[in-house]
Amino acid sequence: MLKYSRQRESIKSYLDTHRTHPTAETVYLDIKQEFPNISLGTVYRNLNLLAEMGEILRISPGNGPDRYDGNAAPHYHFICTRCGRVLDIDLDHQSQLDELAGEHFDGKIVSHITHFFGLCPECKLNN
Amino acid sequence: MLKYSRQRESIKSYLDTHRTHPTAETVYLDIKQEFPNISLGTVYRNLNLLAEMGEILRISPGNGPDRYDGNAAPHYHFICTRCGRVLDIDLDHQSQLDELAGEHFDGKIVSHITHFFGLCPECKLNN
DNA sequence: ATCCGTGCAAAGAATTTGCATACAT
DNA sequence: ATGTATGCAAATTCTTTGCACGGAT
Repeated sequence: MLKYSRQRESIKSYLDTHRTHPTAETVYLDIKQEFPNISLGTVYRNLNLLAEMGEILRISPGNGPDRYDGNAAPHYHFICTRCGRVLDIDLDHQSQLDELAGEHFDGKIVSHITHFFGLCPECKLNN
Repeated sequence: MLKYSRQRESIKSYLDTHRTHPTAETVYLDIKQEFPNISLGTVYRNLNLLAEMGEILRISPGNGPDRYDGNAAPHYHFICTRCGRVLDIDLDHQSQLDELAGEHFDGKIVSHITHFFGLCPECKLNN
């Protein structure tokens, strides 16, 4: 049975109010203000728990540490190839892609993720 | 200047003939038959080189080690959530998604990747 | 002759885990 | 009281890197 913990609560609430797609390390350092004794292991354990429960999203940028997103609804992300920033993309989730992909595929397709790459607004300016 | 190396040649040719999206470790172990002294570091170095040159693709499944693909043309992959297998998806690259994603985005979108998830044909049967 | 690539081993980055204790039920 | 969650540190996994030597140009 899953028991309540203030740490997990705080991590969830941190992700709900910070839509910066932080790393576990960032969550850890920021939450440390409130829980000076919290450990990085606890942060990882709870991020994993929350992701498994479907309450948050894990984003693997393919480079560097994973990012976490308090918005668990399927949506797309942009990853800046210059600064690494992760941003939400305002584009409807293309669920029809799952059917399209399944047309010539013998397995069962359940979902997909899409990462867009390029320059974030800031890096585009300072180019 | 880039110099020829038998090791790099062998790695490239391995990926061209094995469309299994192997990990660096798998490439290493298999190529060891031909080059008993090759080191894992050399395999990583050359995989990175080839990927930077655009001759191969690196696939980050988001779980476990990266996979490599001798087919460098943009295409989509399926990742089995049960066995981890990585398979090609027979679906045209949806380059229009880059424009769609860019419509409400102030940065510059250059490319995207999409990973499909679900059960591979084999795992679907042994379910 | 020059200098890039290799093998080896050690280092590094990110994440997980074992264990004793603290806390929620 | 029972058992899950935590903090801490060590361990694990994957990848990169420094260095001396070998090989390509």
